Amino acid sequence: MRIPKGVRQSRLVTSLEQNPFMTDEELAKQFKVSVQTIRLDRLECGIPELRERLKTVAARTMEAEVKSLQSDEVIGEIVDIVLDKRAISIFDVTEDHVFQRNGIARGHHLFAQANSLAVAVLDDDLALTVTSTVNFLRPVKAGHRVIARATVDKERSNERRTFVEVTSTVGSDVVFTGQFQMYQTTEQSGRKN
Amino acid sequence: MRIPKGVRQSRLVTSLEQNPFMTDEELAKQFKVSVQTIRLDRLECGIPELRERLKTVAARTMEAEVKSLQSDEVIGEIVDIVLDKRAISIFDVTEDHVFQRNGIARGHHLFAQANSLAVAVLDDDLALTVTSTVNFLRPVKAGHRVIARATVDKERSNERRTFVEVTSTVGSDVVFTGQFQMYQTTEQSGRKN
DNA sequence: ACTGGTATTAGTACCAAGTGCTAATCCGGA
DNA sequence: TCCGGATTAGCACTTGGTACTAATACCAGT
Repeated sequence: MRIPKGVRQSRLVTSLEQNPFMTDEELAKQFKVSVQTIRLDRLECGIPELRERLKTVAARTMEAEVKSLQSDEVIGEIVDIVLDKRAISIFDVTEDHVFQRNGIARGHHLFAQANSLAVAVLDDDLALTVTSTVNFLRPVKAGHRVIARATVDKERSNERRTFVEVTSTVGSDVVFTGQFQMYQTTEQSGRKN
Repeated sequence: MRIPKGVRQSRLVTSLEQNPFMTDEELAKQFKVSVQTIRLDRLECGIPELRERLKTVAARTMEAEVKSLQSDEVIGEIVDIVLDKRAISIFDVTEDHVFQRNGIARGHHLFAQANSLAVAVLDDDLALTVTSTVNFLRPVKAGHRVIARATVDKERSNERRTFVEVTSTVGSDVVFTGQFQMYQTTEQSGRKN
């Protein structure tokens, strides 16, 4: 019993987390025990066999690929939209969006949600952001659901420039506001809604 | 010979691209042929067996996860940095970053690069963006290499607020400028939370 | 020194999802 | 009718396991 069982098992776990591709035989060599011991260890730790591990890892990929494709075009899920007037999107903040050090969401994610919404609310094939001023009012953390509301400011808009105001809230707290000046290319005169 | 061999094989390929998790037996049922026929088809098309497919898909995940971890904390690669003074990062725009419709980079990616750089240039565990004004001057397209230069504006900065200017260029063209007002917490004991 | 209990190792039968090979059968066209 | 590609069947073998049983090793307590 070179190294105690418990130590070996916890090393086994971390080893497989890092590299799930190892067979029992390879693991046996690494830990200098028999294959059977590795099997028992996996059994006790509830670690599935190689093929099952690969299956779940692969499944995670497929999901992730679908997700990244979806979430790429628009950050946040648009739940309500009246073209050229207003729109609402929801963005659930996860661990992936925050600084590890302090758990606060990185600003560019909130910007991305607001910017995406500003683009989406304009009924235009080619709406681009020209200028934007944004305020991060309160820190947002993982688990928070950010609701962004965009409204088109008709007063200030003209043929080529459209102003969109975005206010994002978590619960009843306003966490972010932004003004977006957008550039549009299609003719807006005939189009009305 | 219900459907010709060629058609079946090309369907097999697309079928497995969509869902690589199918066994030969399941595929045989789907195409209403024998398992052996599926095997021959795979052989002719150079499609590996289920386990190999899962292995490569899983491997892709692991890579992607490493990549997303890296690129998550900072958007763009920081190539030069003098803390509290200036910093430079490089961000290569790919197809993933542009609107399919017009091939122009979504604004929030340029914002993210600039914002990440503004955070990085401050030698602080807890630098947060408070307010920002940004200008998108020229469209950026896939293949472009965006170089962002951040400089800390000492004049306007005080204990609690630091001003960072970011200018991003593609070649000799300035494509983006941004002013970031940052909140810092270092050297003050009364850290609010 | 003997005993008990845990840990480890060994060995067997079996499974899934294949490869590789040979052989038989089907089926359509000249 | 015969030929040839397409299809199907069958068998041995491989990997990386599960499930189970049995043997052995080792350490502690009395």
